[in-house]
Amino acid sequence: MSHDEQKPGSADVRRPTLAEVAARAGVGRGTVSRVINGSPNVSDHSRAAVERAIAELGYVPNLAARSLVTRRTDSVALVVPDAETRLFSEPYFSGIIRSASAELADAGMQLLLVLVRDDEEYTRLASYLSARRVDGVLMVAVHCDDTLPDLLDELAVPTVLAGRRSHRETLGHVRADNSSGARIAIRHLLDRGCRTIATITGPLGMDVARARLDGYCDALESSGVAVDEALIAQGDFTEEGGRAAMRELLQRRPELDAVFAASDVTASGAVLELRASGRRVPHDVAVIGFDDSIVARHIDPPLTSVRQPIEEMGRTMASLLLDEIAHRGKGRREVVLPTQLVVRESA
Amino acid sequence: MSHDEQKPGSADVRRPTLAEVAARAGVGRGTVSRVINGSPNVSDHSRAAVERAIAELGYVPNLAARSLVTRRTDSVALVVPDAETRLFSEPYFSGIIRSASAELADAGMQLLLVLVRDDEEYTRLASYLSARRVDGVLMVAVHCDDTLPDLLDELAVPTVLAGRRSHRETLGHVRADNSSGARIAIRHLLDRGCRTIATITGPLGMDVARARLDGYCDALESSGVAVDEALIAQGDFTEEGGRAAMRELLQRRPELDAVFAASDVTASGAVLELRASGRRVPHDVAVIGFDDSIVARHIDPPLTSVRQPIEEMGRTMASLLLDEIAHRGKGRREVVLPTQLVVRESA
DNA sequence: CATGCACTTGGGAACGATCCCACGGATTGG
DNA sequence: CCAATCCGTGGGATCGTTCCCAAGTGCATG
Repeated sequence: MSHDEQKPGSADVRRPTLAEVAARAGVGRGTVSRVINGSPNVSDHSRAAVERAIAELGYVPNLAARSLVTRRTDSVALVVPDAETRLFSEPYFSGIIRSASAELADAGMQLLLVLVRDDEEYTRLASYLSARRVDGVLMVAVHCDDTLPDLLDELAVPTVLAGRRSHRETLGHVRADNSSGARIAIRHLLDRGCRTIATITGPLGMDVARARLDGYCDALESSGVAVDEALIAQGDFTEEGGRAAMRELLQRRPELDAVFAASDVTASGAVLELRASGRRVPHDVAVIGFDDSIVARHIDPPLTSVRQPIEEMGRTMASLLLDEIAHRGKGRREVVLPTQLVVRESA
Repeated sequence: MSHDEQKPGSADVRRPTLAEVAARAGVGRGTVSRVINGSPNVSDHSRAAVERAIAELGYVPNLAARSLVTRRTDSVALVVPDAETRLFSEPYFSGIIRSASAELADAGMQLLLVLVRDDEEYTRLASYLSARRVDGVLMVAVHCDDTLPDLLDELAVPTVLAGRRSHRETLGHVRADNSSGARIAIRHLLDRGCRTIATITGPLGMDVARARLDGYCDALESSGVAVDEALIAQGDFTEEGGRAAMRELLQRRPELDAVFAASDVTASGAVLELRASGRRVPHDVAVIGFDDSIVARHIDPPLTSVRQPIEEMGRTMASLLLDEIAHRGKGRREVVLPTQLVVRESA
């Protein structure tokens, strides 16, 4: 930009440097550095002097200088495809952010939020991350055909995903036990006496959708109920998709008495369609959603839904990542966390 | 931490430096730097050579080194009180993040997400920000008694708020025209023939709540309707608060035929209470909310609500901040953006 | 009493950019 | 034709840390 005129107006308080702290404390720079970084090899006397000097001067280390020599940045990126910002509207996302952020803050790390809009930006991001501007990466809403994770893997950038791209995921990740959640939901419906249970899936290219469908099939089979293809319709996690799928199901099997939707939004579409067809929920048809999202509590009737332990997922993601950063290659695990049925009025 | 054992496992690809680019291009370091920073004083020949070298080596500047000498960080913090993460669940927040993030990314800035949990962390944040680790700060959900903005002001850290703390806000900020939004809502109700219009406010310590109440009063008065104190109940932006306020209003003025709530969540509480009292919405009582939040679309009946131009607010916040960073003290403006009524079934 | 070891300590040498000064060559004007 | 100006250029100094080596100190040991 321009190269003058930033003098007026700005107070421009120069921050004290480590050398100034050293001078004030009457020790060398090395000693101050050791105190700051918690090295044990400092005499109590020196340490006290340094700590006093730091307090008096209000010294705060310059991260850029530190980063330059340590080659660490003490920051991690949270990468979110912008297309998925509907996620923002979900407790899912805010929960992950909150808990991951807390965990990272406790470790003295900062969180860089990166929204990726299009492919061009994707390229920019890739070069950005490959330049090691962050110590690690958290990714949410990864698609199965997403190549960034593999790129990060090649570049040996510690990475943890929320959810996996497929059942052959190679990267560290944390996910909820989706199939078990679906099983619980179906079993709940069976216990209530439902016998013709349909399901509206998510896009089957996504692992979550697939896993929830698997759970649905499992639960039915292990209860001796044959899986009927006609009771399975594919949705896309949207409300409109839910309505369309529900319409189709009602055409194929008008006698169905329960629907398990792979997401709450889908379920809310299904409820609308059921009502439009003159059916009452849950009296005629019981409905269960997934995610325990904000709409679950607000639609009529309040939706029974499968909840993921979101806070724990965020925390776990952060701590897996910190682990991976601290001991490269040693960690890289997958963690599966249990789900839970939240019973409300729709089933 | 430990000082050995990071050799095995990590590929540790060393990134090329500016000096290497210079060597390869057969020019001096200064020239490379000039090319990267877009200085006009470079011959076409040199520029081409440098650009080729950069491409061949895959050079990406080291931010820490740059930051060390320029004293810029090219990053801004988005500060969010953790208590307000309910905000996350709102299009409001995700919209602000999206648009601000896009605007910042275009300017080559990165976005640091900072969730502030408690006072202890608040202190940490203050010293953090005072150490100039970011070039500027965006704040959402500032409370009227929030002291961080003043601190930032003192430290001469460029700051832009979403919404103001009071009508005497000294810092740069962007806000929706809340009172005008309320006026539009009330006028809509009057046009529909409503005559006894109640309102459920937010906490009147907050400027948004106050402004929306002002708009309510204005609109009535300018239509020749006297403002009746008994038709005003204070809520707290929660659903439960909305229910309680509605209960009170029904007791005081059972004949009311419309309610303007200062938030959609409040409105949804009001709707529940109205229904519990045997009234139908909108037939017996019309309801209008504020924010056009996600619940507005999902409650029954879908809620007429006042929408803020969220994307534009985020963009504007970012560009105000960039302005302020570029020319300290020159900018610091307030921008008020228009609101709009989204008519659905509740009114 | 000399030697060895453990523990502290100070300060030089990076890290990788930008800034800025000084220099050479081309252009212009008197 | 010389001086003044302008433009493009190279590279030294600098930013504020950490790393690491050498040196000093104190204590136990042979």
